[in-house]
Amino acid sequence: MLNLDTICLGVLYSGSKTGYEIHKIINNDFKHFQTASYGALYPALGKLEAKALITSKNKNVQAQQQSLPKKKYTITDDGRINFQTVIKGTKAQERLSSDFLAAFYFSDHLDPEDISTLIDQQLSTLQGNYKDLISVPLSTMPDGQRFGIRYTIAVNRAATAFLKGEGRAIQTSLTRK
Amino acid sequence: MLNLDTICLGVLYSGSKTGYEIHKIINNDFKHFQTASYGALYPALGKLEAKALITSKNKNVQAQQQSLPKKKYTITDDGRINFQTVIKGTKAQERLSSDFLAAFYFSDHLDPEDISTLIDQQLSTLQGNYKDLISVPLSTMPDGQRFGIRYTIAVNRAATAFLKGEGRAIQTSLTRK
DNA sequence: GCCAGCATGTAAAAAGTTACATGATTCC
DNA sequence: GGAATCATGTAACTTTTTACATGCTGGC
Repeated sequence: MLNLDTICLGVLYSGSKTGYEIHKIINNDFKHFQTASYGALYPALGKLEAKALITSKNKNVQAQQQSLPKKKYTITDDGRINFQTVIKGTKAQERLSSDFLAAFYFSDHLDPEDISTLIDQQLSTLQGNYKDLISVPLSTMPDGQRFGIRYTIAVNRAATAFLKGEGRAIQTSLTRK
Repeated sequence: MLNLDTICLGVLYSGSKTGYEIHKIINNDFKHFQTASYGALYPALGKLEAKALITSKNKNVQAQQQSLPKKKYTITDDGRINFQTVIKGTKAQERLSSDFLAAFYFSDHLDPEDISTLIDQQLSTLQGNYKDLISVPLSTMPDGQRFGIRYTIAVNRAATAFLKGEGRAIQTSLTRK
């Protein structure tokens, strides 16, 4: 997997940001394939700064010293080079990371009602994701980002369609037993 | 995420197995949504045994003492209860864990040829996965497992179709620039 | 006799989560 | 003045990967 360091470099590529802003971007815009907690983010930013791939500027070094500085992080030329190199070396991999599939795999050890619940939950999860995805303002974003959203929508639709057909059929056959 | 402990319990639910066999099952049958290294697996089994959710029996306590025992792990009644409880409490979640989407998200900072490579790679990854999926002997497996495979195939097909259409279109528009 | 596959494990390091701890700013 | 949001960070813990280390067994 593309690690958090590289994700941060990618986010900073288009302009300087605070850690808080980076966190927001990852957990909103990227939530369909990636999230990050502060406990992972700040150490990652620290590491990147130590490697001089980013620099930080304290935004308020005014008279009064505050306990915590408000830093704005900026990608360096080395950081841009590193990002390019890592992306070029990244294999396009993908996996459905799915509790639903895992649980369903063991469905022959589960009660029919649990299986039915699982399918209902998954459908509602997919529908929730779908709502998120279609509410994104596609027209105002770069091509790559728009493409990613539409790709994810296509996958979501296929999963939903399959579940509505086959999943419902399984539920029906279970309740008949 | 459903953790490795629970996956192990699920695998052992249908019969006793060695760590090696569990590893093989996870990394072959489950590879579309889960993998596990030995370095994660054996400690997990040790933990489960300490909690008495599984027991182990040394298969060769013959005369000669070997450096490493060959253990067969068996799920206990407590283990079955624990498995049921955890599954019932599991939310059906799912996410596309994707280096492809991550890299593509930053495509406005990449060279056209890199983007093109990314799409080609992703298509070949999807096609590789597809081959794996259709080579599974569907007719001999439990309903739940067959359902999971077909669900994954449906998603894979949608992704491939989208990429073949939209992805190719992007490649063409890039090379025209 | 050798090689592929069976078999088990540990150690170091990486990566991340959760919970905690603190304080500033902005808008109502 | 209070609430929401902005903002940064640490500490303990959990999980996992990678690399190492060892040895048996069955088939050719």
